Amino acid sequence: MPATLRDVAERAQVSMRTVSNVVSGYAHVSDRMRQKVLDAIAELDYRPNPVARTLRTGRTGMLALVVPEIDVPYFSELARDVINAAAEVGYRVMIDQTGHDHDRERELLTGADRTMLFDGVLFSPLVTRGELLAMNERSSMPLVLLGEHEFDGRFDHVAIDNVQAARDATAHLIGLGRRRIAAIGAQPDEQYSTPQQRTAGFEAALADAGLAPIRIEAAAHYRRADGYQAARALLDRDPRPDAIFCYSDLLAMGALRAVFDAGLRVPEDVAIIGIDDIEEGRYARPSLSTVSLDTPFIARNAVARVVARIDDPDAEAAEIVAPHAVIPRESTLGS
Amino acid sequence: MPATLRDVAERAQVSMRTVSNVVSGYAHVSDRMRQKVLDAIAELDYRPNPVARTLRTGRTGMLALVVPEIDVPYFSELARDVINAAAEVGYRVMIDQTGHDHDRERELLTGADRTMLFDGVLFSPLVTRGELLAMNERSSMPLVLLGEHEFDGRFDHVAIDNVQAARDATAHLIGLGRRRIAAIGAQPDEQYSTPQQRTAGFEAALADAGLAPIRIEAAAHYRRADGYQAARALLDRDPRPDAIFCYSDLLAMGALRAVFDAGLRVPEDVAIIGIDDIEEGRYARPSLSTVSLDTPFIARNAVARVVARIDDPDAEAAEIVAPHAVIPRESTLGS
DNA sequence: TTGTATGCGTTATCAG
DNA sequence: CTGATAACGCATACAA
Repeated sequence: MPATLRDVAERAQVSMRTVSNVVSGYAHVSDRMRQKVLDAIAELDYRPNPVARTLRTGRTGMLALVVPEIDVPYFSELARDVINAAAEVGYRVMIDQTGHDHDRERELLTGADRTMLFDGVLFSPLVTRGELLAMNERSSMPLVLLGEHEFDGRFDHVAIDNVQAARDATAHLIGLGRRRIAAIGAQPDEQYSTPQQRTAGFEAALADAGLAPIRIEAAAHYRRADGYQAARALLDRDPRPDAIFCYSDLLAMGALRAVFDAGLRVPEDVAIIGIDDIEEGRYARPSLSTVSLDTPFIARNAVARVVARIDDPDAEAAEIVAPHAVIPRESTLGS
Repeated sequence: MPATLRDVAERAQVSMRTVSNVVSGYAHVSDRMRQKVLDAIAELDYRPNPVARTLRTGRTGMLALVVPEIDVPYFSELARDVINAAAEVGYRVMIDQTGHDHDRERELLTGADRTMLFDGVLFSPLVTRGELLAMNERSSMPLVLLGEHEFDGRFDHVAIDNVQAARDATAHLIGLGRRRIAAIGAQPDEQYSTPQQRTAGFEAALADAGLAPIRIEAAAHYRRADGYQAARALLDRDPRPDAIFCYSDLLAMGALRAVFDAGLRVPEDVAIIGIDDIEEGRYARPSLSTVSLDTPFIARNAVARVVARIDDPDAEAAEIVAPHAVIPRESTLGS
């Protein structure tokens, strides 16, 4: 049976109030009292019960990170940074997988499940802004959006400039002399906004150069298998693309493999660029050209925003734009 | 302000007890009462406060998964399966990263930090059994070990037969006619037992064939960069190895890249096999031969064990051996 | 500076 | 089958 505040108080011959003060490091306590309490705490191996503390204060010290799939490298690398950033400001992180399930997302967001369990939520959403707005009516949980939704002033929001990132990636391909350029990653479901923004950037860059897309291939999810399949389809077309912009590095990893399985070479026959800069791409052969997002920046700022909103629920919503940079590697430059 | 049990009781004109019964689905409640309560719950959008419930019952419905690094694919793929397995039996999962920090592990295990926050812990440890024993003295938290520690009857434990897995991987290389076989993944720190077991299996397989290891290279961690570095060192040796057994797939991914950077071919010059069967290896070029661990099996059984121990703290400790299988791919067979 | 007493929202005990 | 009420362990308003 673990020791309680009351046990410590009895042992130290002081009131619970004093023990509480010592434990919280809060008010002014005389040195003599403090020492008595500290001794009693050590002797009893007392540790405050965080659940009781939460019931009293309404704070759990926990943040939720909601992502579609934790085993997608971009999300696990993000999770690592979020966990670290949160630890630095005294929060712990619970990870929720929605598994591309809109209902699960809704459930998490409306708090059907999570009332009072988290102080705030970092959310990398699949659902649209419209749906988010509707959900948010029911819940006042501090919420920061990660990813690329359009900013509408109602939500805190940290993301790269997604249109520009796609534009830069595409411009890189064009600058290399490629002219038959395709993309992979459009979502069959029109309501997702990340793919839409990337498509917009892709088309804008092409238009700047007086080109049109050869083809924009859909991808149900952003996993290797989706990239593989989409690339196969692309390579069967006539004319065959000489460059592919993938909306995620993982799609690109699948596309790389598909090009080789088709007996073609990267980048000689087909140049490939992704987006995310996952570590996997740096070791791939050829190494993957990509657009790097500053994940530690995103994590740090997202945590800072949600904490700010926890402390002041009426804080103005902020849009934070994370830096991005094209990282050319072998899959476009050759070796 | 969210509605409470008391609000519902007032609204429905019944006692809190009855409301609680309805909410918990527990005792016998008359249909008329139940309906009144249900209506009131709906009208007030009432949801039970899990923190208060926890304070009262002592159960949080949360499990902790403690891993060195969540962005290592093996762990993130395991995490995905654990989250899913836990969800099926009504538990949620919080992920803790120890970052190879022994002190952090100790802190988590002795519960310095986590008292009453989790009902149980799934732990993929770096520390030795001796240290674990010492820690466990102080805490009675239900604990299941994931990975490859020797079984000593004191802890629940689910893992593959690690010696055999290493043996099988090595035997595969030998069966292909390789004779100058090296390994990557020994830990400078002797106390880790996973590497030791893998080394034992490696050496046993070689001995069976009348061979001796060319060299067993150390790896500080099991990441791509460590594999890269170790493989570089190996390739500089004379005689150069014609096969490398890596103690993890991620090490193997680094080794693959190192071989190519040295101007050699896989598998013609050097065959490579890893262990874990991460998805990344299936898309690599060449695709990575590996030993597959049944991660869903591990996750399912680990969750089942910890739940069993939560329900009965005195349950006998169990050792569950997960299946493994050598998966030959291009990095040993060629394409 | 320290002590006393109350309540956070729930479940469980004890009556009825 | 249902109602009143006492904990769970802590933090704080209020008093001293």
